Parts: sequence; C-alpha cells; structure tokens
Amino acid sequence: MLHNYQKEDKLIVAVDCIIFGFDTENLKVLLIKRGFEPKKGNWSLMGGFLKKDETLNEAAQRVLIKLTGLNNIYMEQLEAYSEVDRDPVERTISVAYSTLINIQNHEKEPQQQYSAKWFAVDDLPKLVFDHNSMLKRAMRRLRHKTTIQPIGLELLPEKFTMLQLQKLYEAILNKKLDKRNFVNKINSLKILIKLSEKDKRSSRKGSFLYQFDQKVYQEKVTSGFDFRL
Amino acid sequence: MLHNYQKEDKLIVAVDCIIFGFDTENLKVLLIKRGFEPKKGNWSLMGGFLKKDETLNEAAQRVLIKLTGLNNIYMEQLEAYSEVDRDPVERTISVAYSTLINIQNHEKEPQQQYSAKWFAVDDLPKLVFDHNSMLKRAMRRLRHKTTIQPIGLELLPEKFTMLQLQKLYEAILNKKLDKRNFVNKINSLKILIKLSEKDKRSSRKGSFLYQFDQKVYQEKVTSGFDFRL
DNA sequence: TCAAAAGTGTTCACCGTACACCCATGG
DNA sequence: CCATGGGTGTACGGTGAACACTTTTGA
Repeated sequence: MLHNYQKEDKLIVAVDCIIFGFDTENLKVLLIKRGFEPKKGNWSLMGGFLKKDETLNEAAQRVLIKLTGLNNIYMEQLEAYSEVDRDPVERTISVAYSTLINIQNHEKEPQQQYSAKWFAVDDLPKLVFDHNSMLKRAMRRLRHKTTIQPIGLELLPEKFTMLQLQKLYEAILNKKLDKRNFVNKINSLKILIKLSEKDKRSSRKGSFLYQFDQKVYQEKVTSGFDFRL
Repeated sequence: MLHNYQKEDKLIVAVDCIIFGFDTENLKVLLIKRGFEPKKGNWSLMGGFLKKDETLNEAAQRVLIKLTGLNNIYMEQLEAYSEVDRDPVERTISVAYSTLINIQNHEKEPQQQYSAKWFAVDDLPKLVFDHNSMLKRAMRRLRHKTTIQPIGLELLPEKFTMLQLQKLYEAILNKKLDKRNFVNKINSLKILIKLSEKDKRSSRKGSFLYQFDQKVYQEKVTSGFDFRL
C-alpha cells in the first residue's frame, strides 16, 4: 500500500529573512516596503516563496542575494510560522531565517529596487503579518547567542576599536556594559589582534584598532555551537 | 497589483513528533512501525500531514493525541526539514516537534494500532528519511534545556525519590552526576516538597519520596524561558 | 593647561565541582 | 551483625559584577 500523497493538502511555503546590521551605534534590521498586495506599501521583512526544487536554506539565500547581492552568507533558521490567517490572501506558512551583515559594505547596492531601509531595532515600524513576532524572536536568539559565543566578525568593519565592539554588545544585549569588565572579558577570549594603528577620529589620544583573530574566533563559535538549540 | 499567489509552488507540509519518556533508567522515544509505503515496516517518528485549516502546533497535537490519547500536552517546535529528496515519493517539508510524557500513564493505550514502541535513546534503530537527524537535534535541545530550567514534572511519576530524579538528569545529560552535588543543586532550587513517606522497595532503609512544588517549578521554567532560542 | 576620551586592576560573592564517611534497616 | 543503599558538608578555583583613577594629546 502506497500512501496516497495526492489527497493531502498542499500549501504555499515562504521564507522571511531577518537581516541584522550594525552602524557603530545601533543594531539595525533591513526592511522593505512591500511592492504588492496585500499590504502593499507597508514595511515588511524581505521574503520569498519556496520553490519545489530548493531547500528552505536555498530559498533564504536566494532572497538575501536578491536584496543585498550577498552570496554565501550563513543564514540560520529560526522558526516556522503557521497561523492559518497570517496571510489574508492565501494560506501560507513561513519559515523565518536570520543573518548578520556589515552595513557599510552594502549600503548602496540593489536595495533601492526594493525600497529597502535600515531600521534601528528599538524603533521599528509596524510590520505586515507576523513579522514583528519574527523579529522579536530573532532578537532574543541573537542575545542568547551573544552570551555563549563571540559576535561581531560579520557586523563590524575589518578594523575597529574596543569601544565599537562594546557598543555592538550593548546594542545587542540592550544594556550598558562596564568598560573594564568588557575589556577583560574580551581579552580573556583571545579573539582579538591589537594593531599598532590608532583611530584618531574619536579623540585626541586616539584609540587602538583591533582585528579579529579569525582562527580563534571560529573555534569559539564552533564550540558554542554545541549549545545551539 | 495583487501578487499572483496562484503561480507559486505548493507543497505538502508534515509534522513529525519526537515523544520522549523516561522509565526509571533510560530516556526513551516513542517510535512507530510505518504502516504505508514508502519505507513501510521501517521505524519512524510519528507524523502527520498539515491540513489547510490548522496550524503546525495543532497538527502536532493531533498526531500526539492519535498516538497516545494525550490531550493538551505542550509541544515545542524544533526545526523545519526541507531537503528536496527527503521523502522519495513526493516533495514534502516537515517540521519537527518534541514533547515529554510520562511513560507509565500511557503504556498500554491506543499505541498498539500503530505498532508503537519505546526505544532507549542510546539504542535507536535506523529511522526513515531524516528522522535520525531530527532526534539528534531534539536530544541536544533537551540537554540544553535541562541546564537552564528544571525538568522532570512531565516525565516522572507524581511521587519519586531523589535518586530517580538524578537518574533522569543522568539519562538526559548522558553522564554520571555526583550524588551530593546533585542534591545540593536541586535543593537550592526549592522545587521539591519532601514527603514523609518512604519508598521501601529499593533498600532496607528506604528513601524519601518527593513531589514537585508546581508553583515554584513553573516559575523556574518560565524564567528559563527567556533563554529560549 | 585643560577638556575629552582611552586605558587599566582589584575585590568580593556566587557557583560548579571534587571528594568520603556515617546511618538506618531487614534479613 | 552485616550488607545494602540512603543521606549528608566542606574546600577550592573560576567567573561575573562592582568600582575610580591616570594617561595622552590637540586645541
């Protein structure tokens, strides 16, 4: 007896991408102004429909490339959203994905064609459907991740100051951190290489620039990986 | 302009349920012998297809009720699986769910009709499709959860000994724990009520029975909830 | 010389872990 | 009386959090 797959319901499956970036002060997300009904003109996560011959990961990649031109960026699956009426036009389930990218490198680019814009995460517009829930969930996940593995490689410029890194952590965790404790903690991880250059823009004294030691950084990311939920 | 939903691909969506139980010695999962092709006769997670008018959660509940008769059990979404050829007959994506139940209360019951059987998690058969991956992932999540919130209310009988609880933690974490440290840790959580009764079956001295203080227990679960990924 | 940001250590409380002996009882 | 499992406390190292002053230098 072969199960009769033909009689099962078939649905539209979508992916929605939560794209985080950081601009030296605020954690931001890339949103688009929806170009078609329903909810045309409202702010929305960038999404797309899953095709028969691709995986969800591939669909998420496809969406990311379309919006940012970025190839081969790691996207992490968050959760599937399936309320029956989440899309008023047609039953659709959507799987949320999230990723981190560097704003500077991708500010201009093909975003225009989708009216994409960066929004600070603590000043978001109302989004279509259940996209606000997705974002909230993605934030929680990002916060959690930050506590168990290093973060910043994808978000910061190649060279950055200790204060920039601290600001990033503060933006993600949404609280002030103590400068001394932060430096101690980061140094104990040994993920940074201190350069001899200084960034003189921010003060008279100037502050040292750092780079990530990518080898060590990746090790720490991978070991935190065990904890992935 | 209304987007033409009609031209998007539609797919079969399924749920697969990882049902954990504990039998005083081993962490177990409930598996069924597949009743239809493909892979008829092979061991499998219990699953079902998502209907047009229900959420994924509801579908998972439906499957759980069908298999165990259990109503209103909290099921947690794990991850969506979407490899194109994961089901050889028809493109299907599946969302994995997991839950914890008390084996004793549901040993007999309607399981027979699905040839369901409990398997120790460290002695699993080869399962159909990607079900072994789902299970591995569910185990990892369960382990993680155990480290940030109390566990056992769903898995243990109403009254249990400290050793039983410790065995449960050992089964989940897959390592031996020190008796003194374990007792200290559990007591510091204040989630247990020590009864005056003893379980005399296991030794001459007998060991005290405990119950969960459900109020405190739930508080701890809820506070660990912040950390949910 | 002074304003403004950079840089830098110590102390304390808490938590996880290692570790070993006495107790109560039924046979 | 003794074999069997039940019950109990202490010491140490590591980690996170609180906390304030000195240094550099361009204007």
